[in-house]
Amino acid sequence: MVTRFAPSPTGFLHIGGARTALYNWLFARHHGGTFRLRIEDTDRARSTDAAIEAILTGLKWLELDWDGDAVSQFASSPRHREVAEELLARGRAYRCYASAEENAAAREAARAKGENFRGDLWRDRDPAEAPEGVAPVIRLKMPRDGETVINDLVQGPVTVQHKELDDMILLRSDGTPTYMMAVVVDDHDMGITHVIRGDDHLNNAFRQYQLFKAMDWEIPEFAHIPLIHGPDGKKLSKRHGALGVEAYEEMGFLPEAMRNYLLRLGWSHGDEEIIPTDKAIEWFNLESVGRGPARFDFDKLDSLNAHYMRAKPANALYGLVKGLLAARIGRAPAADEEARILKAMPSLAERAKRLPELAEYASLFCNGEPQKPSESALAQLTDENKAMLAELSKSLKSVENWSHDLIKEAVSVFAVAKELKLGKVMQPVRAAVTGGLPSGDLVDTLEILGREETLARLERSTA
RNA sequence: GGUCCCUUCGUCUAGCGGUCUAGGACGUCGCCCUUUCACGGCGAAAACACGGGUUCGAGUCCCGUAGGGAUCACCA
Repeated sequence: MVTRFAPSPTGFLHIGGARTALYNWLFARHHGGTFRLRIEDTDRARSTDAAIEAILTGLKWLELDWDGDAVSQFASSPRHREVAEELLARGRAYRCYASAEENAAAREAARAKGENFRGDLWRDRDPAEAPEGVAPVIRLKMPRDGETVINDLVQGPVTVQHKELDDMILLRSDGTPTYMMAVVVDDHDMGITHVIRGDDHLNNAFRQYQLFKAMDWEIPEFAHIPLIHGPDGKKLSKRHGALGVEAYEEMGFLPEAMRNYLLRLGWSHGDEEIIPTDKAIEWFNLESVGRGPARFDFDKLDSLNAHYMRAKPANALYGLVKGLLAARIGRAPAADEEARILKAMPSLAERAKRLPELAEYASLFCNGEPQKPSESALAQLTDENKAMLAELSKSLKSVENWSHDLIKEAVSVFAVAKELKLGKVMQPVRAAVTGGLPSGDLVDTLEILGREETLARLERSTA
C-alpha cells in the first residue's frame, strides 16, 4: 500500500494539512506500506521555496517521516505533457481554442440555465477552424452519458452524473500541465494505492477518475476526510486555528499531543482518548473516520498537552523549556538553578499546560525571582504578615540541616508558638517565596530553593 | 444558483434495529482532599435538528424539510 501527502507550497503547513498527512502516515504505517511526500508545485507563480521549507519543517516537527525523497511535481512536467499527447492520440482529449472571454460567456450562459459549464466549446468543432496564432489548451473529453460511483473509503458510495463533469484542461496554452493532469499522472507513476485527502477534493475525484480511465490505468482507492472548522463552525481561518504547525510549536504544544489531538479530531477508537503513537498505528483505520467536519478546540488540545508533558522525564522537559527560560530571566540559568529546576520539574509539569507556562513556573527556581508577584500574593503580604514572616525567618535561619522534615518542623513549631494555624503561616510564605505561582508542595519548594535563597526572598518581600 | 457531502451533550465523539432511563473525553458547576497554586477523588447539569414513513420495535434503515459544509479557474 502506498499513500502520499501532496501539499501545494503556497503557504505554511496548516492544521488541516497536518491531519491529512497524519492520516496518510498512520494508514501506511499500519499496513506496513509506504508514505510518500509530493510537493504540488505546478503553479510556478504561487509556489515558494520558503513554503516548501515550512512544510518539511512542520512534518519533521510532527515526526511524520516520509519514505524516499520528497518529489517535486513540477519536475515531471515533461512526463505530464507526454501523457497529454497520448490522450490526444487516443482521441480522449482535444485542443480547445476558446478565448477567456468566450469561456466566460459560456459559463454565464450555463449558469443562467442552472447548469454546469462544461468547457466544451471546441469539443465537436473542426480543428481546421482553429483561429490563427492562438495557442490551444488541451481538454479531456469527458463521457456525457451515464454515471460514476466512487466507493469512498470514508464517505461511502458517492455518485455523480457524467453530464455534470466538465472537459477539464489538462495542458495550459503555454504547455504546462494543470493540477488535474499532474495528480493523476503522478499518483499513477508513484504507484499510489490510496488517495487520502481533504473533503474539498471529493468533486475532483470524479474528474480524476475519468482521466485514469482514459489512460486505462488502475484507479486508486479514495478516502476524503472532512475538513476542520473553527470553533464557530465556520471554515477555519487564521483567526481560528488555521495557523502553521510552527505556530503551535511556538505556543508550546508537544508534537505527540498534537498528533493525539489531530488523530482524535475526526477519528475514534471506542472511548479511547489518550492514544500514543504506537497504539495509533495499531488501531488506525479509515472506516472509523467521521464523516462530518469537526471543530477545532484549544481546551482539549491543552488538556492533552498537559497529559503528555507530565509523562515526559524531567531532563527532557528541561531541554524543551531551557531556551524559553533563558529568554524569560534574560540570561542562561546557572548550574545550581538548573539542578533545582530538575528536582522541581515533576510537580511543575503537573501544573502547566503548555511549555511557556512551564518555563514561567521553572523561572521561580532562579535566583532573584519572583519579579512580579501576583495580586493575590501581594494581598497576602499585609504589614501583620510581613512582621510574622520576619520572625519566621529567624526560626528558619537556625535550621541546621536544610531538609524537608526539619523545615516543616521549624514552621510547625513556629505556628504553635504563635498560636497560628499552619495555613495562616504557609499562605504568606508562599506569597513571598513564589509570588503566587504554583510550584508544588511549599516545603519541598523551600527545600529545593535552599536556605540562602529562601531567606533572601523572605527578606525582600518583608522589606 | 447547479452538483456533491454532512447533522448524537457547548466541543470531540461511542452507538453499526431491541442490552439507550444514550456511554466516554474536554469544558462548565458543586462537594471532598488540602499548607497556597495545582493535581486528584466524587457528583451534577448537558445531546439523538425537524417531519413523515418501514418495522412488533429506530439514535440506528428510507424519504422529505431545515441547517451547515465543499465545489463549480488556463489555483491546487
